[in-house]
Amino acid sequence: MGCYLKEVISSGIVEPAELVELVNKWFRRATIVMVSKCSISYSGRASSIARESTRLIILKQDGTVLVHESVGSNPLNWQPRSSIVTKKISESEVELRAIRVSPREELVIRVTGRSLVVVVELGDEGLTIYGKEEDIIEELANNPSRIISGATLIAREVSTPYGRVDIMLKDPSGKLVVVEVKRARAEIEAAQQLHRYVEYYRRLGLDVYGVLVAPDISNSTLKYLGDHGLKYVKYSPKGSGAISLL
Amino acid sequence: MGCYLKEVISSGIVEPAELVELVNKWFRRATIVMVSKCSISYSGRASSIARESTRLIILKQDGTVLVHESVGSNPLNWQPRSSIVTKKISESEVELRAIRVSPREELVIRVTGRSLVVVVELGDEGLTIYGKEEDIIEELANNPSRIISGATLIAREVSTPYGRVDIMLKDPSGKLVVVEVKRARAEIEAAQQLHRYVEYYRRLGLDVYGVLVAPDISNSTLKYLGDHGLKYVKYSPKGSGAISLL
DNA sequence: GCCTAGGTCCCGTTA
DNA sequence: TAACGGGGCCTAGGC
Repeated sequence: MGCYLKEVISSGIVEPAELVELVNKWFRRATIVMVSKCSISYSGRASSIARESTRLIILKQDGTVLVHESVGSNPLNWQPRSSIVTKKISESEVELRAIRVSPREELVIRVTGRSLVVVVELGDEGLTIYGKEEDIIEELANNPSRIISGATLIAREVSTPYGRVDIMLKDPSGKLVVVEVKRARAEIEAAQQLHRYVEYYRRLGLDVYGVLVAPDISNSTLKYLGDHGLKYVKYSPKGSGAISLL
Repeated sequence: MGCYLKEVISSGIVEPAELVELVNKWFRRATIVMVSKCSISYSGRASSIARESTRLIILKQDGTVLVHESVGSNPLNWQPRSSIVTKKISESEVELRAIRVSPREELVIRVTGRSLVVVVELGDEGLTIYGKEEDIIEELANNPSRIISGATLIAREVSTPYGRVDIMLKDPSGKLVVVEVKRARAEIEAAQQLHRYVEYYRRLGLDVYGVLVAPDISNSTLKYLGDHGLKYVKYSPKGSGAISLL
């Protein structure tokens, strides 16, 4: 058969002994994708047990472990970049143990019977993404008048003990303005974030006010702003970064 | 070879035409796992482009689409459940287009050349998890004195326009107490959450105070509580739900 | 290490 | 549907 793919190092259905061999040989050197019947225990920030079932297990080159079922975006269990130990328990059972040091967490996957194992060299290209909050802040920092007519930029990304202020402006009257920017509809949390920055500067004795900038806002958030003397400015980012799909 | 696995419906390296056939036949009926050279465009809440590279693509039964590279817990691109997948094929290229209706988002995966495709019936067992915030609220609701000596439970999960209060108590003097519970170290957001519930009830004319319950707290959060007349009660959940791993 | 914010967060729940 | 809280959230960045 001419049917090969150069990135696929190995692929097939294997017995437990060979699974251990493959994992020992390729873990952290390539991505290992397995379909196995397994039961799972996790113990750490929380703890969980999953009964025996057929699952998709992914061991990535950076030590990431993902266990997926047939539904859901999120894995059933996982371990971020961490180390893994394999142990063959018996003729028909293999234990994969992934340990995270801090916080201390253990994920134990007990594989029974045969597994379909694919060892493959995946890429690590990453992607170019547009439309992040950062992009909007960039636009606004270059055009402070979009927020307040005649305002000038004082600073960006200003640290306070309670978090980082997105943009700091001076309005035409010389008053300081704390600006919090959201890329999507602003909800209550954004208003409180802004509120606590404004409060912080007022306690320092500065005469400041706060503006929340977002393309949209929830009703209760708008009310919250009003109740606390904060302002809302509607702003939808220019489509500069938009990508059209063929 | 006696090497089979009954959950694996199909497995092998296929040309573009057969890839389309397999997706047509099995999408939403089984989980389709592919290793393919592909380029990707995404457009929706944000937008992104990924250059051609070898990636792991998962099409789940519920319509979830995941694209993984060799590193990271999170997928490079994805589409949540109930997305619709359409295919288009040319000489040597297959286009998989996953569409989410609301918000409108499109993920376009252009596969070139051969793919390793595994079609498999994965489980949907889910798991039993312990140590969620809910468990701690349960404990505390049954023992309000753990929070305030002599207090009695008034209600749980009380809705306000600004979110849901975890626990409402009455202290021995008859005063209402708003309680916010965290399963892990409390950070600034938790304090503000509590603050806005307390504020809401005060504006209604009620005489209430607020208590944040958590196993630990950050310094600035503790300061925030003090500055706003809120209290902190340290509480580590009993290990009732703990699971010991063999 | 602590701590905060951002995310195409996802996901469940309730009004 | 909108809107909010929870999550083993993950990840990046500042200190």
